Amino acid sequence: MIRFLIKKLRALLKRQMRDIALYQDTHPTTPVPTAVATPVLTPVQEPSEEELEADIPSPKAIGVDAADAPAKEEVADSPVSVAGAFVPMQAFNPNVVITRVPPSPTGSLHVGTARTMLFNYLFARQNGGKLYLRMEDTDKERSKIEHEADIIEGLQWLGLTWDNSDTIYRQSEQTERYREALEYLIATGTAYVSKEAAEEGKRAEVIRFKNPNKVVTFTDIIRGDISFDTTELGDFVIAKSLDEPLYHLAVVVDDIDMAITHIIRGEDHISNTPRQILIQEALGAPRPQYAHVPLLLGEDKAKLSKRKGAKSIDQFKAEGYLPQAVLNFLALLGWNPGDDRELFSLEELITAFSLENVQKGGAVFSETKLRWFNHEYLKLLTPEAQKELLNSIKAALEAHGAPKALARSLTPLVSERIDILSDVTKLLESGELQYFFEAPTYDVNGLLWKKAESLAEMKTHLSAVRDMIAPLETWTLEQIKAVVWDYAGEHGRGNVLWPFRFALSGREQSPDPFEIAEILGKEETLARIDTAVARINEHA
RNA sequence: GGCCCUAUCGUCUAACGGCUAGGACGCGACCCUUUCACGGUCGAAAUCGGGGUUCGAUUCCCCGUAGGGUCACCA
Repeated sequence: MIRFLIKKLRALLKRQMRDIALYQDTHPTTPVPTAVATPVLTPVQEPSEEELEADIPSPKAIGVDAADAPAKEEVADSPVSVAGAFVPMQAFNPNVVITRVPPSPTGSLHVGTARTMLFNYLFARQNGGKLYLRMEDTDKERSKIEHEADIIEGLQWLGLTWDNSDTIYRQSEQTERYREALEYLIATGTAYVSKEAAEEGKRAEVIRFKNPNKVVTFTDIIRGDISFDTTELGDFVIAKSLDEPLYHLAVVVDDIDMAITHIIRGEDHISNTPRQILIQEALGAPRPQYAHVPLLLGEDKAKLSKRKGAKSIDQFKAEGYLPQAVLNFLALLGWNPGDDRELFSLEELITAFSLENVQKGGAVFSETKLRWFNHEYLKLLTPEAQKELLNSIKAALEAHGAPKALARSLTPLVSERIDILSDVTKLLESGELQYFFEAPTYDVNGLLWKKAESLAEMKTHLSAVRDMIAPLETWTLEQIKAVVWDYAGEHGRGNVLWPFRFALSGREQSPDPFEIAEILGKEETLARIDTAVARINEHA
């Protein structure tokens, strides 16, 4: 019993500690936010006055010439102590959160990249830090300048911002820096030029990293400690030549130069991490904190890829999804607020987000749920946005061949039946609304089907309805309803309204007859009733 | 195959050793209604298996199993 109580108490205490941690985590003013968030990591020392006041160079400064790099004395506090050290362009400060997102411009913005960007964005904003974007275009074959524009456009559409947006940071423009790093590594004996056996498509001479063959353990904020024996990596290639760096080298140098404190990226990079840590250590750089977020999966539960039909952000945009919906959906894929809320604005996400609540396992990307989010956000549209949406629907209707007046009156009806804008086209192409465009051909078996006791009875009601609505001068839904309603009540609404609706649409399912009649106009409505009556006569 | 990561309804997820395992999407039924759509109510639906630890495991540990990632002179 006593033991039980002690356990209970301990649990309570743990919970309190956690709440404190959570509180601090969500309050940017906390002096050491990240250290609190991840107590497992090496504790961060109290920042010195200088560190706190340290002038963080503007993002623009990152790309400046090596010649402008701060003199060695200026970074005396840096862990780099070796003579002739590799000096970072921007001093590392563990107390100022800096994250980054490095897309490679080999295609338009992938949903996975978008979500990684979102997590980085949320984390940086929440901690009052910075987020840098950089184009990883060291692969000259596959990188295309137009893809850069696509990616940037996609991010802007989502409403995500970054802190070095005045210029595009490209790895292809940092060759000087990579060369310096390579020269440093070679000079310190941690890399060497390797003569290779001549092989097709391969260089005879490459630069390899001298693997110290040790076990690398790093702490992942989401997963805890992860260890790798790097021996199996061998002396891996880090550059084709001094001026042709490869991914791992470039990433590490950039992360050092940008003074990145938190690397938040996809789980598929876990196995790249030890390699990068090795290079980092060889360059005498401090280790940033890592957080590997779960992958976005396709229906087959494998990594989402373009090859398997994964859509890019611009496709979702083209289909008429709202950016808020996409953002909200992406945020909840692999993260949860800890309670039952589901609808979040970007602002709300910034306060609610925490890496501790990020899931470990991959998440299947379900467009069905995305549609639901869009449906919800359609309801939350501001009056102006609502108007804009209706205009888009109208335009889509006109594009499908609807005359202006029809498009106008059909718009509200359509707006109630769609989750995304492109559903308008789908709806039209399905033929479901075809009776608005041309008179229906009646299937008399369909006429017999259902409520009406007999064709004769249907004919009677149709004629009666016709007589009631024919004299109408103002042709509105309300007016039509007003004159027919009592009669319908007397004879059974279904008995009257169903034939009425069928006469207008020729379909078993459609909006109610008043709505259709109003849109069709008086003349067409009467004509269709007449046709329907004639068809019944033929069959009598 | 080696190494690494992961495992709760079909899907996204809650649970921090203790309520009948909660919510959302989707699905079904019912209500609203002349049918459809909208809206509302209700319902079916899950702890991968086996061992431990414990008074008590979804939760902690081990072993299986399954899924995924990664093993380039791509990023």
